[in-house]
Amino acid sequence: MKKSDLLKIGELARLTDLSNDTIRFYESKGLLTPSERSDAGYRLYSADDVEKLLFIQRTKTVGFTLNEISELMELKLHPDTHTCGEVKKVTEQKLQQVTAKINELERIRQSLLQMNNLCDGGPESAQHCTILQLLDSEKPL
Amino acid sequence: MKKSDLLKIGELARLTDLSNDTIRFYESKGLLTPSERSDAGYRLYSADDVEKLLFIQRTKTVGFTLNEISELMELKLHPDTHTCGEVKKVTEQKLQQVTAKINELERIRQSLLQMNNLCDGGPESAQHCTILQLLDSEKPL
DNA sequence: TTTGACTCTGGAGTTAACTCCAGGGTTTAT
DNA sequence: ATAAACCCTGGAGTTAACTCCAGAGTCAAA
Repeated sequence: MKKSDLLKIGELARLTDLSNDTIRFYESKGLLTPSERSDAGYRLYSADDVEKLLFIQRTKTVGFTLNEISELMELKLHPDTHTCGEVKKVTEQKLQQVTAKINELERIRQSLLQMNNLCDGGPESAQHCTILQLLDSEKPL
Repeated sequence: MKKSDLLKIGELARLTDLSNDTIRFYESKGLLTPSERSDAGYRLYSADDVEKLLFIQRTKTVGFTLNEISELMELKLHPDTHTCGEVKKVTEQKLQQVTAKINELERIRQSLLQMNNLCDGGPESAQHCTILQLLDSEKPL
């Protein structure tokens, strides 16, 4: 690959809408090592590196942590020594986590909705506020 | 109140299923100051203090942060100088946050579900794994 | 040639809600 | 009287994913 095809960190940052710091941070976590360095030590990123960073970004939007992304990239990097099942195991686990979190938040949402419904939120003193009373009772909802 | 009615921190901890450290941590955040100290400097908690800690616990279960709980306790402590509306504003804001978070997670869940549906997760090589392909494509879902 | 925009490294700071520790004093039970 | 179980303070460590900084080197344009 010609050097002219390689991006410096700032160019990559603009391209991906990340900060230089974030890209370096990803490197420190082992997610993306630039394939070259200039004579002065500048990081130089190839088209392949760009692809990797885009993969990281996309995988983040579906809820994976950087650690999990590492794991997935490892599978992706050596597809022949890994199975489809391994990949699916990761996404299934994440699906479970996400579902659990949604359920918890939904429970909370219901509580908050009921509180809000029971309270008119008017300008009168909070002395007899239904919400505060609920929070003071044995089971808030 | 007789001293015999007061609880030491360990007793309060057992009662509420919190750790001593957590209770002291709450104190450091201004949430719960024991109403007395023994001659030796031991924290001593009154029935009122116990109520406050229970309030904190209950309010946590409906998704409020410690900072928000501080705010609510402030309103609760001076109900005459605050309105129902102020209280409701806090819960409405939290409701919005929770709803937004649920929507985000639901979006993620749908993506994960589709990925999982498209991939059989079998024992064959990850070479052509649909999930990895999706994550590599322009819009993961 | 000098200025401005870039890059480097190493390390500290951020947020939330704890958790753990060391090195000490106190209380209680035997 | 002594050991076990308790309590105190102050401060450091944890997790995740950055963000910011200082101090120094590099590169491009006018």
